[in-house]
Amino acid sequence: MNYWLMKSEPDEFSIDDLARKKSEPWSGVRNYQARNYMRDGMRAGDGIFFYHSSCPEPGIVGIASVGSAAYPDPTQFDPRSDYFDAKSSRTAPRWFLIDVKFKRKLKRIIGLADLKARPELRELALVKPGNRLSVLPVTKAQWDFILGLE
DNA sequence: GCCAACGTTGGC
DNA sequence: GCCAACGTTGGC
Repeated sequence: MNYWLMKSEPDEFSIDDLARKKSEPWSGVRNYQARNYMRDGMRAGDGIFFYHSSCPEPGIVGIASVGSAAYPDPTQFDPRSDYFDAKSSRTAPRWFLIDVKFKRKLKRIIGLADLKARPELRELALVKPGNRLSVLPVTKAQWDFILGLE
């Protein structure tokens, strides 16, 4: 079992949105490294930290899980979608996604500043300078440590 | 294949 | 709104 962190802007899609919908196809990721994590790294049942970015209180707000194996992101084929990619095709899809399944909200937000302040999380990809990936790997040790902060 | 210009992310 | 740190694009 592997662990991940996925960012979302709460104005676009928040943990409460996920709680209401139960499961959400994570469409719109258009970064190759993030795609590779979803397509090649994720397996159904993997753990996900749900992170709110670009908001007054950035931080980890909930727990989700990977609900499916990776499959082609349908929005890449839709000319009316913001995520349409003319260079992709159904026979050779470029972008993949997984379903994100709601587990629970955290009792409190574990803020970015808090995460940054912990020596145990120095290697967490999220707190490395310049990391803008929306999908990041988390080690089991980091996962367990962060859960302990709740 | 290089690299400058441009666009995006995301914290502050 | 600013700015650092990227990734992408496109001319050559």
